[in-house]
Amino acid sequence: MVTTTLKHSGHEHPRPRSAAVVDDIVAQLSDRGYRDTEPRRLVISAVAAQGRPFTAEELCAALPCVGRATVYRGLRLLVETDQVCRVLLEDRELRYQLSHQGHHHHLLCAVCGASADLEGCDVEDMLREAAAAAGFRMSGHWLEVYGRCGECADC
Amino acid sequence: MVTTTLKHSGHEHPRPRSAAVVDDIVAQLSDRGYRDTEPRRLVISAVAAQGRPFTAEELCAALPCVGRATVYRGLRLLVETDQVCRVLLEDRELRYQLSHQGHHHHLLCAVCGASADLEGCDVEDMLREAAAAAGFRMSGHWLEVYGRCGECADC
DNA sequence: TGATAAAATGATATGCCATATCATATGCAC
DNA sequence: GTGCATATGATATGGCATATCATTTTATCA
Repeated sequence: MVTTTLKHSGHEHPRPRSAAVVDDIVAQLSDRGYRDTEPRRLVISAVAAQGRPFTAEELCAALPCVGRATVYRGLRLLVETDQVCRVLLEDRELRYQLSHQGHHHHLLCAVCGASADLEGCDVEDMLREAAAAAGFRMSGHWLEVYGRCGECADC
Repeated sequence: MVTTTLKHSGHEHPRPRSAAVVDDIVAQLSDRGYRDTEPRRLVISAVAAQGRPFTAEELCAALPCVGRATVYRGLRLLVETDQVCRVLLEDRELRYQLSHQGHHHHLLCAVCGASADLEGCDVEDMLREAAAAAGFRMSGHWLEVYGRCGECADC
């Protein structure tokens, strides 16, 4: 089934019950043997509070009481456990955002920085076939789509 | 028309008449007002001599007589004039290779580093539509496909 | 051909981003 | 509570790419 639901992560009011989001992520990390620590909760909480894709540096700035190394480690841990996904801007700047589960791609607004998940677009099979035609067995891919979101269409 | 021609840039014998390739690129740069200099020719020549996607550092190592800044500037100039394109590996390492004109995507072998152009695969329209469905007007995208080439299928 | 202005070069400095180091602190199982 | 593995954080390190700027080179025009 193909859904067309929009999941903007910009232009929105603060996510409700972010404390619950934090608890949920901490619980998942705990299941994997990672400890529940104060700095780590602060990192997760700050990640959940971001309205749109953010950089590691922005997160450090938002968490002056947490060491840089801890912020970077926390971010890496969240990516490795699929809680957070990485997005690449056109200038190759690396940003992060809370993941909406499963493999997907991102639509990134070049003006306001908002992102939306690209839905109803299954490039996987197409790429796999084209790769096979060239004698390759595809194992993965990286795809980012850039443009302007509805709110930035005319600015 | 969709062509299925394969353009491997790895696993091959040295490109013939590379001097002609260099002359051609120098001529194109000249048309745009860029001067014909010795260091720049050396950079172009080294680029043309690479059998597969290479890093800027590799190019610097291959050109000990050319200053690092000049190598980086030359590379940037070639990218800006579409003579060379950039490819991104899975670990985000940036590499370069001679461009085969026009917009296209790359198939990258995770084992030997060879690349092939992805042909007969038109994701453009598909992405544009999916973006429109999310209220975005697409302006560009970044796509890299990873896998194993025929020669590395069983190693 | 020779003078001239603009462009290019290259040694080096700088800056950014991310990780490595390692002594100290903390969480958690018992 | 105790002990130990994990986590933290101040700082050092390292890679990559660009900035700086005095010097050299190119291309043009007299």
